[in-house]
Amino acid sequence: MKSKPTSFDIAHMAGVSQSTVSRALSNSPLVNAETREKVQRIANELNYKVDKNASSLRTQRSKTIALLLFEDPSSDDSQINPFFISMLGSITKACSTAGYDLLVSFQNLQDDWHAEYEDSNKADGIILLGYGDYLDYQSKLEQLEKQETHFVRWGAHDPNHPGISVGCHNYQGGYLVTEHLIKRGRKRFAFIGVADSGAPEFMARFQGMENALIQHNLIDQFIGQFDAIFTLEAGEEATEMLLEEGTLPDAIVCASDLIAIGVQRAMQAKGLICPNDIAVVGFDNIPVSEFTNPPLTTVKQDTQKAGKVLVDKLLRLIEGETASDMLLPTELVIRKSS
Amino acid sequence: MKSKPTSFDIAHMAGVSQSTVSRALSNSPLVNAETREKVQRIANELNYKVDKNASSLRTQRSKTIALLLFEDPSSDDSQINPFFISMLGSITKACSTAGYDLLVSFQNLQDDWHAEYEDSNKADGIILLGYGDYLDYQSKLEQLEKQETHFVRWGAHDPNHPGISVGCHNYQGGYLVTEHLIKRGRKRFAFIGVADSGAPEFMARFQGMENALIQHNLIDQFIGQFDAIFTLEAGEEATEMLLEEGTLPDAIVCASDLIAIGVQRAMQAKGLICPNDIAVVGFDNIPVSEFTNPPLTTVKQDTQKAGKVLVDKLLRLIEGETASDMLLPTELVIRKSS
DNA sequence: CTGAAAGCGCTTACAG
DNA sequence: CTGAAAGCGCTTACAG
Repeated sequence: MKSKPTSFDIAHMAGVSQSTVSRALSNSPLVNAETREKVQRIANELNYKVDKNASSLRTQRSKTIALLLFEDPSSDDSQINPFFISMLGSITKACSTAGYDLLVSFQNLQDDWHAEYEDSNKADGIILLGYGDYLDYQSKLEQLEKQETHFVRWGAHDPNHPGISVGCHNYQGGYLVTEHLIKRGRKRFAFIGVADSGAPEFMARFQGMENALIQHNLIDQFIGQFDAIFTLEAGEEATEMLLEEGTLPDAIVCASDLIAIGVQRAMQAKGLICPNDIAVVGFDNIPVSEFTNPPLTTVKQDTQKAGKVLVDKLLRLIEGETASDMLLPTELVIRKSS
Repeated sequence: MKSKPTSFDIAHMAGVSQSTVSRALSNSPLVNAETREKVQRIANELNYKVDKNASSLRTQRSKTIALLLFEDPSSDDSQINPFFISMLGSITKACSTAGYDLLVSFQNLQDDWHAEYEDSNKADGIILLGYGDYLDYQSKLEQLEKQETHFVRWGAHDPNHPGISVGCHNYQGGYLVTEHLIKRGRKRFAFIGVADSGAPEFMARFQGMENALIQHNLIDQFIGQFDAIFTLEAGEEATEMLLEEGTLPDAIVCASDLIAIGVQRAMQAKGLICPNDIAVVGFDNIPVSEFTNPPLTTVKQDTQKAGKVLVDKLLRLIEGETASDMLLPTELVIRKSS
């Protein structure tokens, strides 16, 4: 059969009206059980599927969510941040459970992506995952809000930021991992990662560490915070600067696993042993962290839960309900680097 | 403005008919340049976007491609095979360049996914990426073909397999990496990875190795092929069996990087040094392979090109043109594990 | 170059 | 419980 059957074809074969076919296939209670079964059987035989475009046009609901992964234009296309990959997996699953399709798009920050998806009725709402400087995309988030686009984003909780955010408890994670290092006798800390309002998640991790040091009277011995964006290379460079500073730390807390791997590499190049000379800890628990040399102690973000929560919140917004920010707990993963 | 503007709203404001608005926005040559500009300006001001559902319904083209990533049900949801992640990146990019949206779905082999996307007009065609036993999904591919669904898949080239496939030259890759090891003086080879018709890609890699050994008169010293599916754990277990076999190999060729990482782990547990005791090589060049201990010599598949070719072939099929299978060349990546 | 009109395939109020 | 009819927002042949 060349052309696809329509609901009229099914109706004809079942000897009922097209309206009844539509009702039967959507399991409407308004249709006789026997009629429904007959219609469904015939639809199955013909391999009939409801036309998504017609259905969406009529109901003004696409039952589709758009996932926008945006990133610094600097980064390589094929190298998606591994942390977001895990998120992608759990978001896909959550969408499918909710009966939604998922449209995926990678965007650069320059791109004119705002709201395109919902404005054209391709999607009922948008999930934003991104890294890069928060300040660069704040204005786009504000525009989304102004256009009343339904969206949620992964990121830091801040009442001043537009939209609903879901994120992990970065402050707690920074605190936990620092406390762990202190218990193991580390005293001279350094932090690698940008810690300003352009990177609110990194900043919260930094503050968690800082507070743990204060509580344990170690803040006087704090060696310093060294800027690094989210990449391995940035971690490597920052470490080179740190190691030229004079006093060596005995623990380096990194804002992410990728940074921490860069730190380990830079140390190796200088002949420093991890953890004997310096303990190194990361954040994210990306799959690679288990295989570095030595395996990385890190803070795990629960991506399974995160994806589910993001989708749930977004669906609430789509339904016209309210939703609020959410912080997910973090979990310490202790390996040999500490 | 609460409700979205339609082409009638634009027409009203521009003082033209709705047909003219539609033409102007699709850059039809049938419209006066001045009129077109005026319409486009107004559309921009109102942030008007053509309704995707209405447009797709009318043209019977969704300008959307569905990417189905299917995998063995055994594997963990959040752990997508890293190789396919790179593919996902380049496919997304290629779709966006062609003006297509990308619908992403992860499926288990049991799922009843066949053709659902094209039958409901959600997508104009399907790209299939998968791992697991080929024989398990052959029947589904056959059904896709029977339903005249447009699809391409990543995988082994085989004239008997349904549909168009794009894959890398697995045989060549296996040959190249083996030749490299032979040049470095290795003589006693083992292969880890299933090598049967359920895993045609692995089998081609195995045959490439086998042929290199034959050509260099080393086949007599071949220790054996040990089954392992595509996971790290499988590589670990297979190595344990291999190491109990008696004669130790001095080189292990693995069917994938994940397997090779498992091999390295199992060797480490037994106190064997890589590459001094045994050289280990992988296949895929996944991002992790650079960070293993020691970094892995492997065969790179050009995922950038692969994604582009998959999308191009699929678009040809959608346009009603013909397309044929394609094998992409592989490239040796030499690191410290050999 | 422009406009009036048909129709893509549904869902759902309305009437019975 | 069922059917006839309207209409979602476009694109495009048709007529001018």
